[in-house]
Amino acid sequence: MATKLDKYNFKEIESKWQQIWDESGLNRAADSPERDRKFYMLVMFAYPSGDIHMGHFRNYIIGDAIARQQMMKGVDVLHPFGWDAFGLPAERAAIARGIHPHDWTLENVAVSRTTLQKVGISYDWSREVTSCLPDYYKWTQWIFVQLFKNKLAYRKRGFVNWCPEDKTVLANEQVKDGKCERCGTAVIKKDQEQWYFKITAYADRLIDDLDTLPGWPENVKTMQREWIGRSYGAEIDFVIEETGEKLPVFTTRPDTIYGVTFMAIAPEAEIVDRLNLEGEFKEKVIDYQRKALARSDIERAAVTEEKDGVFTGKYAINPFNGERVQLWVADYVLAGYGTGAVMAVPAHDTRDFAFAKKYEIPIKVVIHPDANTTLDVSEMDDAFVEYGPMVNSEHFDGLAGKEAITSVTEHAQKQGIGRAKVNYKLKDWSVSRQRYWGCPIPIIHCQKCGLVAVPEDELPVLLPRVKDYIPKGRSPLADVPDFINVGCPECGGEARRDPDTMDTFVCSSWYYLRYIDPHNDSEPFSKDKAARWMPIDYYIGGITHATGHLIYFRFFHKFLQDIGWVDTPEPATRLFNHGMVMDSKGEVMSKSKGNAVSPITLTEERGVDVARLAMFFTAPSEKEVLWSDDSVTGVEKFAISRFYPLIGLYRGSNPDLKQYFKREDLNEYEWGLYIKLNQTIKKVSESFDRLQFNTAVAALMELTRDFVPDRVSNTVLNDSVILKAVQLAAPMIPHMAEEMWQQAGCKGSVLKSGWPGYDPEAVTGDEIEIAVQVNGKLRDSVMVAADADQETVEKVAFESPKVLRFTENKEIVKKIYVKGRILNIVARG
RNA sequence: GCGAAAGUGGCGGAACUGGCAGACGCGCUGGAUUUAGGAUCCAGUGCCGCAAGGCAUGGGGGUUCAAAUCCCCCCUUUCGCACCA
Repeated sequence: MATKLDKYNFKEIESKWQQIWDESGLNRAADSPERDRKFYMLVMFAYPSGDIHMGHFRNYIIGDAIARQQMMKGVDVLHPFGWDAFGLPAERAAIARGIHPHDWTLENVAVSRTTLQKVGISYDWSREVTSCLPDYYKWTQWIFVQLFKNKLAYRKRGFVNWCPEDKTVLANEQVKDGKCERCGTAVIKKDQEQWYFKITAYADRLIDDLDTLPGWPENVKTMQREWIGRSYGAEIDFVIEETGEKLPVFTTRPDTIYGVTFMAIAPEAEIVDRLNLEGEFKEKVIDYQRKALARSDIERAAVTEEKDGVFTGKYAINPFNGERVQLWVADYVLAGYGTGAVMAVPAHDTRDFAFAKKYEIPIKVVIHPDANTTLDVSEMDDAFVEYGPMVNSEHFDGLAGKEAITSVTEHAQKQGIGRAKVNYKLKDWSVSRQRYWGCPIPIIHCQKCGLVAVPEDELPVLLPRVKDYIPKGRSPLADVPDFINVGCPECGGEARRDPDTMDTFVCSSWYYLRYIDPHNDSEPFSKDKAARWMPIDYYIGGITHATGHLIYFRFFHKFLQDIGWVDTPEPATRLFNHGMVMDSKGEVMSKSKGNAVSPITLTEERGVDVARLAMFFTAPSEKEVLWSDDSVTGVEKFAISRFYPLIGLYRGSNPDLKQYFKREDLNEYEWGLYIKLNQTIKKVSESFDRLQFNTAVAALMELTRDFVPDRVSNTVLNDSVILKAVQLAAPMIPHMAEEMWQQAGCKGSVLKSGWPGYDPEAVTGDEIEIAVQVNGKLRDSVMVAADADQETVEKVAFESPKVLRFTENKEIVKKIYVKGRILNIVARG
């Protein structure tokens, strides 16, 4: 019963199916799935900006296609969505428009949600999570308290990254090239007391467990390893000559200890204040410190040959040989790494070499390239930084490389003047923000009791609605007496709430667990449900989060594992970074550039499924897309004029889709078509596995092209081809597929109809084409039976005149046959 | 500077694990249809060549019967880290 075909009315069809899905609860995830029959598909938490752009659209439809295919495979799918709703953008937009951040954010959430619903992504909206609402941030605060109780949230005074424009502290991960990641303003150093999370306590596990994540892209793992930056070495205790204070330094090259000719200390290092500096030296050092602090990070980070510093007039003693070395303050030494001081070995470190040359500090060679080559200081124009045998190093002479390092370190340990030490570039995560629009820190400062966590049964600490939320450089909440003044939970005395709010990366570090149990009001989530749904099977988002969010959320997960809330060491087994969407000239799309193509406009003009198909087809998911209208032309034609009309050719046989055909039941064309169908199923399935939807679309185009119903007399075959094609396309173009499925009279949703398997007996034809090469060059191709052996293939090949032309009068040296593919004849003479 | 990834027609891109390079689509050319344009359909389309054939996967070398794919050197692009002692 071929349906009479109207023009494909996408508007009607899309809203019809979206409504049906909504009513039937198609996308609603099971509460407690079986652990081996579940699939947790997650896209990264989204900031509710009100309009979604092409990049989001691409991200979400990739996740959607995966989720829907899994649903077709019959597993329980969790595919949630939510809003990373606290943070600076809302606050700035609100200030600019004079709307309260709370109202502005919730309006945007509503608009964004409606938009996403219109593009038909299969989110389970009953699990929607919004991080700025108390029922969510109550548990963000709860986690803060757990970290605090476990001594992993602590306060520390020190120099922090400060953005003068946003008037707040930034985490290391939010500083790019010395500038604020958000507004581009040069970041300065500010001395402040702050909350930190002790992520460094997890540094080893965060590095080592990367090896347990084969499903993560190598580049992300590399970036994380480098960001954490573990290096092995030794800490050696130098001694300040005058005060006798120990000055430990970290070095990865203890084998150069006898080559130390000076020490350099970072200008910010505390120890500078305890050196008892005098007279002219004191003035110069203070002046230098002031200058160094005033310099922006960009200037200081610039790697120049010009190292500068000032001599303190003081000396330190090398504990290995008792030598007295000059103590300098120099800003090439980083305060935040190691102990903020370095032992300088000019002969064997490029930076120390440049510094020593400039200030005419002695250079002492203690490593030779090898036993037969010696270094002459007067002829060196750069440091020798490789490993080699130690010289001028007393009883260590002759030792080299690893052995030398171990031996020096062990000696230091025995003498009590040093120890083996591991250092990390990773610093503790600074989480206090002096802004209004964020999750309040659930801590009370009491004069008597110190820092006291807000009791768990009093959470959440509600963010008060205030009129004045404009940042002034200190937290706006500090000026809200009703909020700030509170009784101490321990002694009942007068106390003050912490006025800061949390970095939004805290909110986004655990949201994936809330999705599992979003309405739980007695716990952050149910352990049992988490055990069933975790880990995330596929996590999709931009590469930009490689060293930020993706480290933070691994850290949180490991912490939650340690306190018994989850039972997997890692939150996500498979990570995928989709490519960016650019305009046709390769420039990033943005509103300010005016080159942004809105996915909304596109879907309104051409339909959601056509827009999706165009995005899938134009490039594989990991590559960037240069978007142009031409991307739509071909697929639109295919979808509307080729694929959808297939349903008009359906003959109503209601075939059993699990049934395979036999050779003898089909005519020659039909058997060929059947093979094509099975090849397509195989190809599309493989394309999905690799997230190469472009080739999946191509395969469907080929099948459609090769399908000539006039030549098909077997009605069941005809109908099977159509229905299976609909199934294969369904994850990519769900509305159209549902409509076709229904028009064919099939019961239920195509998205629950099963994912087609291919008939292994029918992926290769009876006859196959074998390429024939002579000396590696293609000369002809011949048709042989699919099961032909080498002898047969050779026989046929040597009948080809095209082949004979190149083999005649020549000696056949060798024949290589690759089954089913190629025959290469090696001829000589 | 260091590290990683990638370079294939006019364009987006195919090519499993070393086995017919250019699937699929855009664009272009010719034809049909149309008052014209658009749309649609058919054919062609890597380069050179009338053909036979030759040459082609950033460039150069190598391994192999066979290389886009593996190895070495160089170039370019993108991304990440940029004084981490």
